[in-house]
Amino acid sequence: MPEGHTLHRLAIALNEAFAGRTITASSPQGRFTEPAATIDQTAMIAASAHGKHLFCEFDCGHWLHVHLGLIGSFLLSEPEPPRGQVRLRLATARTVADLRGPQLCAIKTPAEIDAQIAALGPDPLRCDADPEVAWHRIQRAGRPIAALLMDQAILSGIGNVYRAEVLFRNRVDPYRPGSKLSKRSWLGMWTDLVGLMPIGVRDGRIDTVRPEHSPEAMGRPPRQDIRGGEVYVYRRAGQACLVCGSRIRSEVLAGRNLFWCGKCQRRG
DNA sequence: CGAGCATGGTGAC
DNA sequence: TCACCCTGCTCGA
Repeated sequence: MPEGHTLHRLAIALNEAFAGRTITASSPQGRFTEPAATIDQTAMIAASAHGKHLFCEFDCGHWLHVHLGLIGSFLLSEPEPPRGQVRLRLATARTVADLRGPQLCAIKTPAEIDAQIAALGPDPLRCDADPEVAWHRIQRAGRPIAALLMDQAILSGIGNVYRAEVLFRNRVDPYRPGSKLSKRSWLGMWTDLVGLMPIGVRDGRIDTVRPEHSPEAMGRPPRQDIRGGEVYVYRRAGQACLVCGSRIRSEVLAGRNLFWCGKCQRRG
């Protein structure tokens, strides 16, 4: 679930439910009793996201820092008894937010939050993001662009789905070294992410297929799986490329399964 | 029902 | 580069 769009969407939901309100914080499962006690019965000022990191500022001067990792979730619902392993619960009389399986859940100082943000590359979902900062580092890197896109210190919020899809949509060869990537290709991918990721925030899923390749236009059945969006290459190894018909390829790159079309993606 | 895998990241070699 | 953490799903017996 969690690439950058998930965290930005979550920040919006947490603000709607809790910003300006005094919340009850608890750790039903017990793992985060101390962080919960620190913010219990204080007002949440605001939640925000930077890349895949979520930050919640509380009136007591403390910040809650959450990273969902691969399998974490932070789900809002109407009040109900906690089910399963709820590591942290934020609650008002109207709403509860249950955190499960996070990679990180900790109380931080403002200085620590600043340091975390400073360690992250520009986030295409933030209006203050500067693609030149990422370009400077990409140019000097010998690693493949598909590895650099996943490096949160170079740009933040991109995960394995957006990586594969933005490379495909811009016809970029995933193995092109950063130092040999054209600035035109980089700016094309950045601009594309700036357009695509807000759609992910809005819809809560990653859709990247252009109208001319949509199921309706191609005479394919639309995807039934609600969790996944319509994509060109992600997890489509062995299937036909929606554009040229050749077999989608798959290899592990930077520790994750990369999916791409060897015929469509030749740009540098 | 168990194994394997997943939109992520860390820490040990 | 690998083991590992954490949860929930799918797939094959």
